[in-house]
Amino acid sequence: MSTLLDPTRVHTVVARIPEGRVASYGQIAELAGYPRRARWIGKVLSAIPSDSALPWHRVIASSGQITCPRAQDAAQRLKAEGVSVSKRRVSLTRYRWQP
DNA sequence: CGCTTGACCCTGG
DNA sequence: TCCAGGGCCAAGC
Repeated sequence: MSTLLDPTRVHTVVARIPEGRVASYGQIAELAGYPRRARWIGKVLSAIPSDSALPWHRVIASSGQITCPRAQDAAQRLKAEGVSVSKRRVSLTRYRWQP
């Protein structure tokens, strides 16, 4: 059986984002094979347990803004990886993941 | 089946 | 750089 939208595809792509880099929801959607499903990516990530090994904090908006509910937590984790965060914002020119 | 709700994105001013 | 408007689409009710 095959599901049209498979969350595990999203998990796989997110797991590939290197430490110290970030990717946008739209970028993840595209790489997972689901173009124009950026909003859905957010929903998928919100469903993973907080103690998951997935680097959900490396997924941000295309504007560079950290938009997840736990922005504070995400910022903390990113900083720990060497990413500079200012006003819930990350410099995409510096840290955007380029597969 | 229709309406609403989002961890979104792009364009234009 | 910031904001508004329009578009997008799965899920839930």
